Amino acid sequence: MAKYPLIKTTLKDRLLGGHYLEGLPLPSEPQLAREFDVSRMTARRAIDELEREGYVYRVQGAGTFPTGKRFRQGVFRIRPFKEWARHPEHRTQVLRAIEIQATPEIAAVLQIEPGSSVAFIHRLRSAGDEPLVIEKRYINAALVGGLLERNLASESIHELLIAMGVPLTRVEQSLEAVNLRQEEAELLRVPVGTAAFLMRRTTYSGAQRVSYVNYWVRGDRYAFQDSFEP
Amino acid sequence: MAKYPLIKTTLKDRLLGGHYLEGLPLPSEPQLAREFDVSRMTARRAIDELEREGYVYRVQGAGTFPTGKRFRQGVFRIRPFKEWARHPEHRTQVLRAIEIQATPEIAAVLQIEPGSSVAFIHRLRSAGDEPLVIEKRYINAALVGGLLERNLASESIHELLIAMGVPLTRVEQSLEAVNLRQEEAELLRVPVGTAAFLMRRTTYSGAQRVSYVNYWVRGDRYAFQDSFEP
DNA sequence: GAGTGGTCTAGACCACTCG
DNA sequence: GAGTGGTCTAGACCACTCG
Repeated sequence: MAKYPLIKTTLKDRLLGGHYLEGLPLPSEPQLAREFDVSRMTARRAIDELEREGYVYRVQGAGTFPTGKRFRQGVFRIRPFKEWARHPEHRTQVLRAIEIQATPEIAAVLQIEPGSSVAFIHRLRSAGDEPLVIEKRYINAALVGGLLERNLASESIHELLIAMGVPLTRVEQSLEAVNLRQEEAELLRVPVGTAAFLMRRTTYSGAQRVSYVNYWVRGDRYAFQDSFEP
Repeated sequence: MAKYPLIKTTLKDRLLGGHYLEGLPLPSEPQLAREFDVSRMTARRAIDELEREGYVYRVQGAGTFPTGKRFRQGVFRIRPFKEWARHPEHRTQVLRAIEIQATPEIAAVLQIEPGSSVAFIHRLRSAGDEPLVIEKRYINAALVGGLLERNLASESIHELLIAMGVPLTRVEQSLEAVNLRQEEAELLRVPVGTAAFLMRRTTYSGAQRVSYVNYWVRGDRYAFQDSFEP
């Protein structure tokens, strides 16, 4: 078992528990190395990940500091599919739903063997006549036998997974701004090159990666909104 | 000068140039270490960053492979200005900082009388040579006399406001995907029409609206990242 | 079994911060 | 000047892949 994950979760717990005060540095790298009885490089590795995840920031010569919650940016709330489906004028169309063999890339994202079975679901969501969101989803088929026989147009896949005994415990997502390529532009009926959001989401059930989804969302019809108290 | 950034950009150039074929591994870490005359750990560090940025993926025992463009995972976190400013290679350039009279639109957003004084700050943020973010900020001048005399390139405006007795108590923000118009595209040195994030933010001090900011963020260089436990 | 990436060590020198 | 993070080295052992 590797050592740095333990150091990382220990430090994360302390940070979330308020053990380290804002404005004051954490123990230095040599100190942490001594505390956890590892080399400094191993302690650094744990801190590297905490920095990447936004829990701390480092200043050369000064120290490593807890990130204040004030500017935890990039946390926009996104409307879950459930609410979307409730809107009567919204509908979801299944373009494709088949079992495929994992390409190396999909295998790497889902951490399965290349060639393993993956359920691929391609959907289009519209409001009234207007297509708004394209969805391409890859699900580890070993976890969800029979998923493709369900009614994928009317049901939330998230809830289907829960019903099939695969509760989601963690979601990682990223949001990019992209120019739509021809395939997507045609589906969304906008000119090629129109700006859109591309949201990528990986879901976990425990340590197991369950699904990987790409959403293309029309930038001219959708905005994310959020408010927070610093 | 550190060695790993050179290795990283060299490999990135090769990857983007199609030097390494999809499905075939890159040279192994020991080979790359020999080629660049560094230790294996230093070569790894360069590859670590390429992996994080989605250019390659690694399979233990098998090798490091180019990621097909389809599943490129973008991995830039939006950084708070404070941390941004500390990064030596990041800089902020003030394009304009003047007092103007509120247009009807700005007046409506800030809930002041049209024609009232507003501090307008236009900045450009870059990393190295690469411009990344355009910022246009409108601040209710009645709340912040003398703001424009401060060093706006090196200081966080958020902290300046706090220092001037205007603590921020609430932020409302929205995020859109837009095609860049000529003015913005020229500043960011990308083609007209390139997809970008447009973030709009209104800040409050109590019930008082303090500022309104538009950020144009290059979509090809930035992504929002988040993870949560449902 | 040869080669690959994953992790770790015990050092080293450097640039930087801070009182 | 003491302490901090940034980078780098030259090893080592391991789990894993693949022919």
